[in-house]
Amino acid sequence: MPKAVVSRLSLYLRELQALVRDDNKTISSTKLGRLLGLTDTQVRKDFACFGQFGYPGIGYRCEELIGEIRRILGTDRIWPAAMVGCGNLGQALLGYRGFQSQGFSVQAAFDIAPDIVGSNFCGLKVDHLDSLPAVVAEKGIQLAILAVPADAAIEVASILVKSGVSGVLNFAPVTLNLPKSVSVVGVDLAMELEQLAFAVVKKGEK
Amino acid sequence: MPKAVVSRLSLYLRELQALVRDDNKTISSTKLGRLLGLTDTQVRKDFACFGQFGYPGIGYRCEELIGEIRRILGTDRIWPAAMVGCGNLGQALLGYRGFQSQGFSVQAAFDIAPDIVGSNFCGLKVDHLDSLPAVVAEKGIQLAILAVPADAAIEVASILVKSGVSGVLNFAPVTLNLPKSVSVVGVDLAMELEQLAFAVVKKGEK
DNA sequence: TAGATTGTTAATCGATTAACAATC
DNA sequence: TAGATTGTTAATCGATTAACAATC
Repeated sequence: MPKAVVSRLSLYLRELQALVRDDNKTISSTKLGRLLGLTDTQVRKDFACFGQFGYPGIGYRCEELIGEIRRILGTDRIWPAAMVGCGNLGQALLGYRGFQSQGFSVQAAFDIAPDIVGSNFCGLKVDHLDSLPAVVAEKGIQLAILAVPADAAIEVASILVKSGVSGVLNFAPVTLNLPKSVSVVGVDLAMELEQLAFAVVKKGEK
Repeated sequence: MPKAVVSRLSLYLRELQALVRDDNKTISSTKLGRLLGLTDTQVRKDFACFGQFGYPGIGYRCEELIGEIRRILGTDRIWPAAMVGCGNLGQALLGYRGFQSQGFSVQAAFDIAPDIVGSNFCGLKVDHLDSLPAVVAEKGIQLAILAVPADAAIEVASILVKSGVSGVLNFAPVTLNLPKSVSVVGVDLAMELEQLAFAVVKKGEK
């Protein structure tokens, strides 16, 4: 499965779910492409990577595609996850409903600040970071959302690795160099704004 | 400038800034590549896109590269920005220091909830959304950070467009189909977790 | 000089697009 | 049947990598 395709799979999934919410049963590659800014050919080629799902003359059945994409992404099951760092951002993310609906369940939260440890956010009690290894093992947590300050990120990440976590979603603006066995996806808000600034500048030049 | 290169520019910038903080004056393509998981050839090829900056036998001067990358991205100036939506996520983002340091200054914040409008976050008073067009014009705001609920995003985005904003950083999990004159960068936290889940599943299969 | 490292060419690899027969 | 749409081939385009002469 080409990695360019995988990165679009989540995009297709989100759009297909919106289509189903609006009571669409089927969608053509042309219409789906237009919604997402892709060509019809690209949509069909992407879907062809995992089988023949289309109905010539009709299009694709939304529900069928959704199921298939979730299976490929691995979100046809529930992933237990941990929120690591419950400051501003961590608290906001704990309140985000979108994780749950897409197959993720935040089942533990950690911090080290005395005024945060022990408090409750969205029905989840914040534990001390020291108890992370035990809780991760006990609850079978595989994914961690890392929302600690930049200067703590590398150290905390190594605790995550030692605890046996297999994936880290990193919100700290630092490069995490973890063992190959652990996957990392980084989200850097300043970097995203930079890309936006570039797009605006470029458009201005044209 | 190839767009694959642009997306790495922010990554180079962040790493170079970290190197400068650690008192490094120069860095070779091999070392920088190793830090970021890229090949030395790719690093050199990327930098070659915007001139000859390297010193054979020595490497690249960090400060010089930083200046050049900021100039290209357009972050050698300050971009006035607006936070649109000051719920959980918006408030957390207002508290984030990283924007400021990279060339972005959030100079206005908006919401519609009566208990939020008028309150203060990080020294910024939240205005009612109705006053957005006037404030955007007055302060010359070009970028908006959209942190409203999914079902409000499209409507609010169209207000942004009418107000003359040229770039939107969209945190709502919906596709924004805006005029070509407006740039959009989307950050969808559930999508990022899906990509992480896929990476973990794939690794497990190998 | 010897060692380190760049800039660049040519080769390879992967992704996108155009076109169209096959299908419903 | 006519119209809509898929799946797939071949062509094009863009990005990455290997190799190495040139430079400090």
